[in-house]
Amino acid sequence: MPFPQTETPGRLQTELMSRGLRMTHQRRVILSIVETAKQHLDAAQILRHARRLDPGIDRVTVYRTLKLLKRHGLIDELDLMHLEGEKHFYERHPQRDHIHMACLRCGKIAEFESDLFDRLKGQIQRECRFHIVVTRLEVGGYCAQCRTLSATRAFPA
Amino acid sequence: MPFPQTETPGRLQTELMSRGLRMTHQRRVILSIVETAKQHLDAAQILRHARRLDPGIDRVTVYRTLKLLKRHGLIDELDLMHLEGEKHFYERHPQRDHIHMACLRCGKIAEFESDLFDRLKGQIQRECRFHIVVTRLEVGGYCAQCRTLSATRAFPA
DNA sequence: ATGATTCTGCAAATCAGTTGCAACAACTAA
DNA sequence: TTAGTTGTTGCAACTGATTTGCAGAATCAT
Repeated sequence: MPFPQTETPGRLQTELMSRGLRMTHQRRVILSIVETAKQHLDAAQILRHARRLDPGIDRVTVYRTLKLLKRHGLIDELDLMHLEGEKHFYERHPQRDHIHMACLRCGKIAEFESDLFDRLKGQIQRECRFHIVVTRLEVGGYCAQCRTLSATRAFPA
Repeated sequence: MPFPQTETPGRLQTELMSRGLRMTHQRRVILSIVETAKQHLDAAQILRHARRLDPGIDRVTVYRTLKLLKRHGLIDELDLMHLEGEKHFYERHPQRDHIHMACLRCGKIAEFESDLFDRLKGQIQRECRFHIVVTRLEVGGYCAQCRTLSATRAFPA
């Protein structure tokens, strides 16, 4: 049974298999979704997408697979400042860490890479003698558009 | 009825009152606990401490008060890398933001202030035209002690 | 193919946090 | 001081996200 998204194994799949884990049908589906996601997805969204490819997939399998991927450092878990409740979002672990900016007004999420951030991580490792495995830098505030909107609405002259 | 911890109003209490909010008995108790906490507490711990001063205080009141304080920017909510499940921890909003380092092995939380972090925030505000309200930088990894322990345990020569 | 072992789906449970609502307490103004 | 308005509390029940126990099913090495 061919699954379009799974024809090309993809990095996540390759990684998992190289670690000696069983490559099941449902894992292939979930991996392909996370791998090709255009935005940050939460568990429920991933489940919904997964069911389109395999209606039998269970919620629990999605949770277990995400936990597995996280444990192996293949995906990162984001809170996105809990803008939409307590759900978690996921993205493939990037080569270079980035910052997530969450607009408190429109909810838009932007990403930003920065040398300063890289240097900050280096400083932490050196000065605190702390070996960094994962980082999560999220900032909440107002994006460019909402800033100007808020200025006219919330702070009248 | 005198409540030792509440004799001196404390910054949080002063702040809340200056914003015209009602200073109830149970709020005073909760504020005093958050204010004088030596470590990061979660809602359940805060409730437990609060009940020692006023056994009648309800869980819900703790949650509502924390939400109120957060909304007013008086406390910060931390995830501490979800080392102990999905609970949230709280601390008084500091004058200067700091980084939280969570050891994945011993669970210890360390804090760190850094110029680079301050500069990074400045860069975000300028280059992304993003007005920062809150930041949350958490890193997970291995602290100095656990680093050496892991070296002898997990990475044998 | 076979079998040891790992995964899956189901159902039920857990855990943190929230909501509706009636009783109650703060602050205001008289 | 009292009375009243309005915000706050406690209770109970609920929600939403995630987890657990377990029997049956699928994977992979042989």
